[in-house]
Amino acid sequence: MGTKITYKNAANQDFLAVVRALVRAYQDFAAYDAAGHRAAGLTSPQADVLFALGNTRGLTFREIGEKTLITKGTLTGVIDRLEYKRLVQRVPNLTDKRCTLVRLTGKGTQAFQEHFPRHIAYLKTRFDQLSPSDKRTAMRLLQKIRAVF
Amino acid sequence: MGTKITYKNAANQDFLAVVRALVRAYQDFAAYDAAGHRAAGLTSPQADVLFALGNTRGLTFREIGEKTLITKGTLTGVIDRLEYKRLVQRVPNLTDKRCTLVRLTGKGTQAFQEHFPRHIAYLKTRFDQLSPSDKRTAMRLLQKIRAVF
DNA sequence: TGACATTAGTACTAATACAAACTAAAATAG
DNA sequence: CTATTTTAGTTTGTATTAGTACTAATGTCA
Repeated sequence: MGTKITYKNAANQDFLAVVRALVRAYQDFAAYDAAGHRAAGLTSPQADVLFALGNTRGLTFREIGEKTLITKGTLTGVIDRLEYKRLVQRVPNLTDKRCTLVRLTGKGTQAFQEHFPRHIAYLKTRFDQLSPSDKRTAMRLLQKIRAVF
Repeated sequence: MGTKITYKNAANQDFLAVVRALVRAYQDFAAYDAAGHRAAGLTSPQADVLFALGNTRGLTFREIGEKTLITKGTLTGVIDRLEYKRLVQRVPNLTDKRCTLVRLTGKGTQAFQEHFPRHIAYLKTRFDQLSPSDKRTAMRLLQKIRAVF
């Protein structure tokens, strides 16, 4: 312990196993998640936005960004493409002309009502393979990991 | 239990808390990781490749892809930019002309020997805030999550 | 040996991702 | 009230990402 980290021994740090496990778990999940969305003709960020807007009367870019963790610069393009597909609509906000409200169109609402429960069920088949105890423990540890950053 | 998933109740599935915890833990880690690399003038994929090549006599694209989880199409561009920075070098492989060996240049070796241990130490300060038991448990649960995909 | 499949890397496209610069609108300090 | 700051969203530039098509080289099998 306390050995200086050099370029020759750095790879032996044991915490790197946790890093690898985190990265691989996330990537495998993300790939499975994206495949489910793609079957519905959506990218993951597009589906995230669709799901964020579902069951609301519209959200601002800032609110969507907070929910989906998409930065505002990227969000402009994602909303553009969803608008092009006529799934969402930009609505000018009269009380504060700085912000724009984004809301689902009729077609977007239908897409949400169909795809959202189907996708959740699609994810559930996998997570149900974990015991309730595993899920609780995983959540607790992931929150601990997040807390150190 | 066994209640049908609808667009109104889908968001209440308890496993979604695990999903959110996984995504946020990964994203916060990735942001911290990228900030460390950026301070060295590298992007995360570029640093991953540099670290994969360190302490080797060169690897093929396929081997780098397996280590870094970067798909071959993306890898071409990453190697292009590392080669432009004169950190790596493409070396023709005479035994099998299909594959190209990629190896660190002198400058790349120096960058690796400086940046790699520094970055590992940079990550270690955070992961050391977790107890050994937490790290073991986290790794075990992350592997379980990965196994269901 | 010759048709056929496989493998390795590149080229191309569409969509993110993120930072920085920019514009318009609103809030605030003095 | 006005100069300054802050906020919201867009634009721009560089890099990544996945997927597909493509070419060259290798392997396989009859």
